[in-house]
Amino acid sequence: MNKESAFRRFKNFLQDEGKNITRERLEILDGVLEQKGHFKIEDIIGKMRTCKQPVSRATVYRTIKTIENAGFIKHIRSIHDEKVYEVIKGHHEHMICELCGKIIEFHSEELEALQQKICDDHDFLPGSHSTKIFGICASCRKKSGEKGI
Amino acid sequence: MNKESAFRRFKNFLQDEGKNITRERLEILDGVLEQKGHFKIEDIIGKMRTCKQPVSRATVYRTIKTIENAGFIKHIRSIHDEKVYEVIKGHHEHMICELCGKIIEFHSEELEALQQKICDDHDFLPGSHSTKIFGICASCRKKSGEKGI
DNA sequence: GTATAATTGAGATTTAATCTCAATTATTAG
DNA sequence: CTAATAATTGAGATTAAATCTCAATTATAC
Repeated sequence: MNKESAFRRFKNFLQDEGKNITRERLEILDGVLEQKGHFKIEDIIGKMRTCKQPVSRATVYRTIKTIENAGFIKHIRSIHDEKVYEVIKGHHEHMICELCGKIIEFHSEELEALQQKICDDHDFLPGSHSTKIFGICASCRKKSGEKGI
Repeated sequence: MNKESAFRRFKNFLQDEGKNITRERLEILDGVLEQKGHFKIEDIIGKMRTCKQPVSRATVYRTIKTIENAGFIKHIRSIHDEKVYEVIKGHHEHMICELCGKIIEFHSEELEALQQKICDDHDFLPGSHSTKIFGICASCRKKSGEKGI
């Protein structure tokens, strides 16, 4: 999804919700869409504090929620239980290394199909889902191996 | 796992970690193991505040972490992003109803096997994992249907 | 039993997130 | 376009969850 259509979608979302289209909201969406990979709300607050036309902390908190509701971003919890956001691109799951904290993304159609089947069996209508696998990534295992642990 | 062996395991864990075996710690484990289903830390704090020999809030927080590290309990996040604990019995995943907040447990060996395979493919050594499926449960769908929504 | 080290509790502190409300800005009606 | 109306913003206060502090207490090792 390119930026242009993201903004169009966001404006429509705001109107559908009866919310005003404000410079601050667009600014924050812009800052969010620029993020590469995973980010924390403090990253956005920092960016918004230091740009030409600053936006306050309170507004960032309020708007991040709106952007999340609009479906542009979602959050997971890091190994330290902190909120970590990411822009939703394709759907994927997460592996989280318990040693280095690295978050690895993966996707499996097989997994999608199986979860759908399980939901059918439980008469549960699935919306979204998330799979988190905690463990130790390849590079941390290599490091441990070197140290003979 | 019966209570007796849980306490034995807990005492061993404490000793292995170089921690003392205290009345407060045992009291809290006891309170935790009595919980049916999902509970919040405030449930334990409340229980510990009103028992014969009260235990402080600070100690409950400290000890819940220890009990979680010992592998007796784990936490997930509710739809309101609150920490919800549960005693670990058999391993299972969660379906969470976005309307009523109900948490449904399920287990699938097929899912376990598939996740193991995916980890192998990514050279990732899995420890634990969790799958959360958000959606609408059967009874909420029925209610919505009645209202013609 | 005594010495040493760990733990506890009460309340202070921290941190993330939310709230308040006057000033500002967007939207709507004319 | 302009005025009236309603929503939003920002600064700082507030809240709530969790952690920290340190003197008093308790467990452990000897």
